[in-house]
Amino acid sequence: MNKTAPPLEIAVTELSLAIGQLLRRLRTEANPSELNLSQMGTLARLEQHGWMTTADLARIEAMKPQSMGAILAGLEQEGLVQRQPHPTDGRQILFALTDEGAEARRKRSIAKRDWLLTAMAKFDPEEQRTLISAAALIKRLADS
Amino acid sequence: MNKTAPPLEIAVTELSLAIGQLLRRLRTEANPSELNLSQMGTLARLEQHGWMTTADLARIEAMKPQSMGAILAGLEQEGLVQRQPHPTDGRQILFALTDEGAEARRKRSIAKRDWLLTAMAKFDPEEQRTLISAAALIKRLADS
DNA sequence: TATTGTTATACTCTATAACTATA
DNA sequence: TATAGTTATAGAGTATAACAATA
Repeated sequence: MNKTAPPLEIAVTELSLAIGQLLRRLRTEANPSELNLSQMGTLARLEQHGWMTTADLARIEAMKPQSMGAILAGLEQEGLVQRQPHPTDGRQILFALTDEGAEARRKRSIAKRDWLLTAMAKFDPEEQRTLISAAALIKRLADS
Repeated sequence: MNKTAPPLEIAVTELSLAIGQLLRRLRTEANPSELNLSQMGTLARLEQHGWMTTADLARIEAMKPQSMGAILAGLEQEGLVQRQPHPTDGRQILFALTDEGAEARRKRSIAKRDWLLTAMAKFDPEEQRTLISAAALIKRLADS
């Protein structure tokens, strides 16, 4: 038996629980007209990559194509994304941000952003740096 | 104007999105008989604190008492928590882990834990340390 | 035959509202 | 009058299943 128990096994549970809690906080702090995290994520991907298909977006956001389809339909109805047929493959449909969509990314998640910003501002600089680094690592985790 | 734009404003959005994604991954990797994150969190609190009321659990887990009531009802039906009337206040009801509940904490979130463990094992030691520190910080964020 | 996207339906998690019992 | 918990209902977010069109 190893005397120092591997902290990773405990840490993964802690991390899961902490993430679940923070997500609930973010949801409750948001006001009703804000974009939700799935919508924000989808818009962010489109801003990074330009024109993308439903299937690609679904894969990259770790959800089913039908679910991504529903998200895109909602965003399209609000004028935040636009569609275009694929030039060579008649089955596929390409989506991209509209100007309104780019603006919405900045303006329609303010309560969530402010709450998190205020909460993080209370941390000392090193703790802030840890969280900033962790954000990138968590993204890599989700993508793996 | 400051030449180095404050990275915190961008980082909070990145953190939100990363957390949303990781949560979806954890959900899809789990098998159907596993405890969900709210159930795991509730059991973890009861293991830490011992006997607690619905209202206290709701507050500490950042959800409404009715929602926590539903979670506790489910856990009770599975024999993972037990209830007991409050000794002096007839309105309140105290909950605690059963032995089965303590066992379930360890055995009924294995797929989620293994997936995350495997994903984190691919990171280098410093990245792992960052994530472990971040877990505690994220918890503090959620509590604030 | 496999893949893209759509439509219809159902499930999970959490919230809101109305109520009862106790303080 | 305020608080703890329950019951009933509704909403958000995502999944599964069945389908049509295209490859």
